[in-house]
Amino acid sequence: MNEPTTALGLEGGAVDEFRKRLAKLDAMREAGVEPYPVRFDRTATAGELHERFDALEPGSETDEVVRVAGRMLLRRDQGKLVFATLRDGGDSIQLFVSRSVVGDALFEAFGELDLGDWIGVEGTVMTTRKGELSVRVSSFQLLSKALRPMPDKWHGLTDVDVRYRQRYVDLIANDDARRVFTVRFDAISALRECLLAKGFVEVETPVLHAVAGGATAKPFVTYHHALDTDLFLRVAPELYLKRLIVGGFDKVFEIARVFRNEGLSTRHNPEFTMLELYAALVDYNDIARLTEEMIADAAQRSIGTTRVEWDGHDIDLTPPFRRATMIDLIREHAHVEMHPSMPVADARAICDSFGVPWQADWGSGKLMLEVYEKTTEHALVAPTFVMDYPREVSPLARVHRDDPMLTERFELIVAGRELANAFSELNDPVDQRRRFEAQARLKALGDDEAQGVDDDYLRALEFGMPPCGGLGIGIDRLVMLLAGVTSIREVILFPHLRPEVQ
RNA sequence: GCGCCUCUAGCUCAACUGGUUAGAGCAACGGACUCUUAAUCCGUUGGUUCCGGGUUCGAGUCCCGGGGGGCGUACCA
Repeated sequence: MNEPTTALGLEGGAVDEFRKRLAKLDAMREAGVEPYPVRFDRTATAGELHERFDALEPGSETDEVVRVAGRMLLRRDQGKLVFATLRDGGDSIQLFVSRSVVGDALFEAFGELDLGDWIGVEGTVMTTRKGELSVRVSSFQLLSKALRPMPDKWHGLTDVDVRYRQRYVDLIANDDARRVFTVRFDAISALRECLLAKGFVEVETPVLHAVAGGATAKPFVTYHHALDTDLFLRVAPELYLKRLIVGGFDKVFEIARVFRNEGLSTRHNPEFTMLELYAALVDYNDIARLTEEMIADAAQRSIGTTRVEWDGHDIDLTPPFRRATMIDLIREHAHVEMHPSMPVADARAICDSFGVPWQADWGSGKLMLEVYEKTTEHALVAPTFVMDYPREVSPLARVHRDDPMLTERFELIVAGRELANAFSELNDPVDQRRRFEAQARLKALGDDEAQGVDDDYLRALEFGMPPCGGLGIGIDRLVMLLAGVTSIREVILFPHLRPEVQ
């Protein structure tokens, strides 16, 4: 008998089970049957059969010959009759296997199958006396042998460590895991199609950056041997996308995996997905309208409604969302008047009164943001566009047309969490250079999240970038909201975990 | 990073204040059964109690160290 060569993580009884199943493989091959055949002609999926035949009366027989394939997850043995549940995609179909129909040899072979095996069957469509749609099997073949036992057929797999590390098993055992990812895929498709329909083009920009810019975040560093230089994994695609606006693509977007070398939590994974888009000739008010339309559309097309319940809150994603300035919202929730132009001493006093720690080099704009985050952001449950951020904390946003201390920037807050960030883009290369240099000074003072000066980006702006609105949406957080889950690991197929130890 | 919690059979869970040989359901194996739905019924196998030390006559249980995971918190999206 072959020894298991890949018995990773198997112990005790599981090794015996593994060996038993390997022995079945050997026996099949000796009998001239290939346990991993190369293909199977399927004529129907379980879902299609339900669509076509769910109206059949109990006890019906048809002449409809079908070939279905899937993973056998349950078996109910009645002696000379066996019922089995075949799982195919997200659907199931029952198999009706009668000794008198398939003959003794095939019937015995069916008994040799293990739960978890992939099989292909041919048979006719029928319903049982109790009305369960089934395939009356006339023949079957093994399509792939499962060497490892499936999780508990009733309780499934609940150990979150195993669920995340072995997502394939999670997807087999837990319907809800499949549901959550279906929401994710549908939402992303909806966002993409919505943008394509509006004339946006989907682009791909570099993941390896010489200068990590476009967001204040700590990057991952890697090393290019041939070039003998450090490179950074991108923290945002922003600066490349705006180069494309300079180049004359009027409307671009990218669904971008970005990487930030920061802590892990139920809201943070080291790599996550952002949708960023830029459109020439529009401002942040246009972008706000686009944002609420896109999010409502994604909700409608992924979960069929714009009303969601999340973490105990009822949230209505039906546009239009509330729009309010940060200054007004601070007044509303903290009952204080703040403005980036106020004396720093006054702003510090307000921070002190709310127990917000501050640093000596922060101006009133940064202090105002801190007060907002402490007192207001978490209270914004219904979707809210928080408008007009201080210039001091917005190095890439255009100065507000009516107030030189503010920028034309909004964040969309839902359930107290940031879902999107957008602004009328800064396209004045002289101003942009000054703001980069301010960031570079912070970096030199030890702020490892500050951005460096990106000279090539400045050069691009010097060729002239048209007026432009830009948006970033945190896809993982949007999906959490839509799927009703509170951990980001539930919406990332393979979330980052420490390496598995043996 | 820090704090709290957690880890028992392949899976889901038991095991009073430390006390015989660590149990049950599912899965697996053997048997019965031609309309089941987590099929049922009878029987059997399966354990490095995460790892390493320690205390004790005796440790799954208590202590120390290490590892994995969860939650909270900090940084952040």
